[in-house]
Amino acid sequence: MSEPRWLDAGQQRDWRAFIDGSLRLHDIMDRELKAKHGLSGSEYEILVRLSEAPGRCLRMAELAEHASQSRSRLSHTCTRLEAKGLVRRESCSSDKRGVFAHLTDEGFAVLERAARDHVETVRNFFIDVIDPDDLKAIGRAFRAVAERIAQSR
Amino acid sequence: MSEPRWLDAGQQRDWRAFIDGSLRLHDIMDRELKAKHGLSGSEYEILVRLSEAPGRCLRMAELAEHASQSRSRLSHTCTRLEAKGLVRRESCSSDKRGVFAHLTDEGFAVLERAARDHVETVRNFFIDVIDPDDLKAIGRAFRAVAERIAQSR
DNA sequence: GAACGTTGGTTGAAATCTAAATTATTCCTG
DNA sequence: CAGGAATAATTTAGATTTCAACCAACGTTC
Repeated sequence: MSEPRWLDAGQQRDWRAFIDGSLRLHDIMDRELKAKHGLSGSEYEILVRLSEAPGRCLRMAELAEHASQSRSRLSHTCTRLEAKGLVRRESCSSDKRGVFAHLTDEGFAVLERAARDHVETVRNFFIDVIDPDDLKAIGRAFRAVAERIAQSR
Repeated sequence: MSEPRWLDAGQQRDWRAFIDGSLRLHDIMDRELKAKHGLSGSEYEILVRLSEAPGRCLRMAELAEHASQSRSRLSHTCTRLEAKGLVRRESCSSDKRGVFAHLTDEGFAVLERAARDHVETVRNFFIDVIDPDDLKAIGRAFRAVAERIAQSR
């Protein structure tokens, strides 16, 4: 096997900064969400996606795709969310295999409160410490990454 | 409570792109590492940090810090790595509470192989799809984020 | 309309992660 | 130097995640 194309010092440094910084950022936000609103990161993500969907309702498979979760994981998490009364599942009449996940009113209310704190944290640890042009660069970059990943399947 | 300072459309878009892209990127790399080398992301991280330490050996607490993991998690993961023969633990003679984690020769060999594939994946899904200036911006941004998080404790 | 392969979703067990309690040692202060 | 606070690491118990197996419904083909 040929010698791999190692990263140069600068690339290495920036790549590491991203890995480390994003890990810690994720970490701190999940902790905050859990402490103040009793929601895990993935639960929050699910509520957000549902809240944005028409009728606040999505098929499980679509929801899994939007929230970047495996179907299995989504099933488990939805079971929990349903137990908390934040989500309700309902089987689809046209395709009897299908299931719709609905955001309940209580779910929406919880999400609304959580989102207020969340945006504050996002600003505090991310938006406000980053140069606006650098933020745009981040957006560009990760859209490219997501696209590359999508096309790889 | 006053109205939160919501993100504007552009910030929202870029923030989302980051969250989504980085999640999927992490995901794909962990999967790759697991499939080809039987290592989880956090195991790999530990091996990397050890390999870079003088004598390929670190105190558990330092290792936890370098690898951004809780001590508890590190303990568990090290137990597993030790069972696989990739790491060896040895108690410290000067401070008997302390424990050194050593990277074994086999651990180093496994890491070497894994790193070759890993760098290829990093290029493929990250470095090569990003404009070099945007990569620098990412480095700057996440160094700032990490610093902000560090100073918040 | 029976057989086949596919899709949508759930389930259960094993692996992993988190948080709190535990153990052992060292540091500090009077 | 006794005693309490702090530190290093592990352990335990509980929650979450993953992985593979599963079931049911759909669509196609012959």
